[in-house]
Amino acid sequence: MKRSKKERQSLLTEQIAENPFVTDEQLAAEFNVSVQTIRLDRMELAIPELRERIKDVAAKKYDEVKSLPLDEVIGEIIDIELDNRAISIFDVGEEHVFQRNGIARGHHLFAQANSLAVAVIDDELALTVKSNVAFVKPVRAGNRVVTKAVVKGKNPDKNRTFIEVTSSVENEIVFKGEFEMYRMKGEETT
Amino acid sequence: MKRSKKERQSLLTEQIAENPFVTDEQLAAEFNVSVQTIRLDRMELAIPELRERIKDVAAKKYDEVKSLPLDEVIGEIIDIELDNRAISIFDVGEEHVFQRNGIARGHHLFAQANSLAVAVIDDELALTVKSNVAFVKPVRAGNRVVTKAVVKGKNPDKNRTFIEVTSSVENEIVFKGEFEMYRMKGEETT
DNA sequence: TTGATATTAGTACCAAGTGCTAATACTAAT
DNA sequence: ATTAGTATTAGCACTTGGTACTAATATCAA
Repeated sequence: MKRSKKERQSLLTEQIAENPFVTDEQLAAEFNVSVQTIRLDRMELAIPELRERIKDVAAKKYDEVKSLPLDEVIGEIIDIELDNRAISIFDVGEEHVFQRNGIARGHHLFAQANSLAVAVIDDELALTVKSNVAFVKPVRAGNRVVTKAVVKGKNPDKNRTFIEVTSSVENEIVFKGEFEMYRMKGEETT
Repeated sequence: MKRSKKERQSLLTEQIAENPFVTDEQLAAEFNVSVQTIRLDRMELAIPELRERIKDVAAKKYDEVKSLPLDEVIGEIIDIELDNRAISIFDVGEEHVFQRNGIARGHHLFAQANSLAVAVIDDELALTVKSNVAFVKPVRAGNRVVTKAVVKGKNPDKNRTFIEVTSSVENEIVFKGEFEMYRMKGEETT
């Protein structure tokens, strides 16, 4: 017998958030109250019924699927001058860091840099041939990484472009890299 | 009036796969048949009812959330000898390639290599300091990338480990890289 | 003891079905 | 044309997990 209502309602909110698949009946049993009480609680807390909750979860998943292609570019490009330079930002979230110490996994920074190197060329399509990168300082969840890519040189004979990329968090450099890109015009240059 | 049944059933399967949120009634209207017919079709095709479908989608999303930490490692590690060598495989899917030409984005290969380099050390935690990589041959959707990481040397004073990584598809090298890793024992080595 | 708030109970109703039976309709073959 | 066999439609009872609403109790505090 919990200190009624307030406590129960906050527990209830938690529980449902944690597991939206629970029915009123199950909740009633768990809190030792009637189903009606649970319903009243849900009303007051504006928590939708089971089916609506499930539908919401499913719909979200569906939106994700639809927007998955967005994942093709890591980071949001905020400025670009084709064949010259480009800037993107990337907000590091909990999902990008090691659980153990909160430091961002290197490949996310690499992905942002690589995506930007590809984007700045965009000659139909560019592929990374080589790259040389340094992870200068650890990046953490919550950090906003600003990445700049600058075209440094070209070798038109071999269809190569050299790009320098630097990423920083609050004006401190966290990542540096050089990318050698191959630019292809026609399709299928296996 | 479609060439009944077979055609309708295959269309129906498609439709539901594409949009699981559709009710029997809507389908009946669309195919100009009765709701019962749709039900019979679903029976025959073993397609569950709307609510079950939605629940499945939601449950999948939920499983994903729970297993998201798995995403922390790109590729599946199939063999590992700590501090010595490790092998992982990674199946390239449509979601990893450029839509335009079907070639895998470099950062996915890098991610696999980087993850493996981290895993082979696993001294509480390893961070990538520098890396030098080459994308030797394009990789395509459907390819299975086998990646090997080998510890090449150490510099215990500076807590460094050098790792060589090679990835291949059907015994052809597609990616090579050298990784310089920093190994940390204690927490918080800001 | 009175009032207010909280809880429980009970009824009618809904959506989107399942499960079942029975009646038609359509088609193909003899 | 008749008959068999499949396909389609109709109708009814029942199920889950609810909503909406009314009415009866409990509980607690002043």
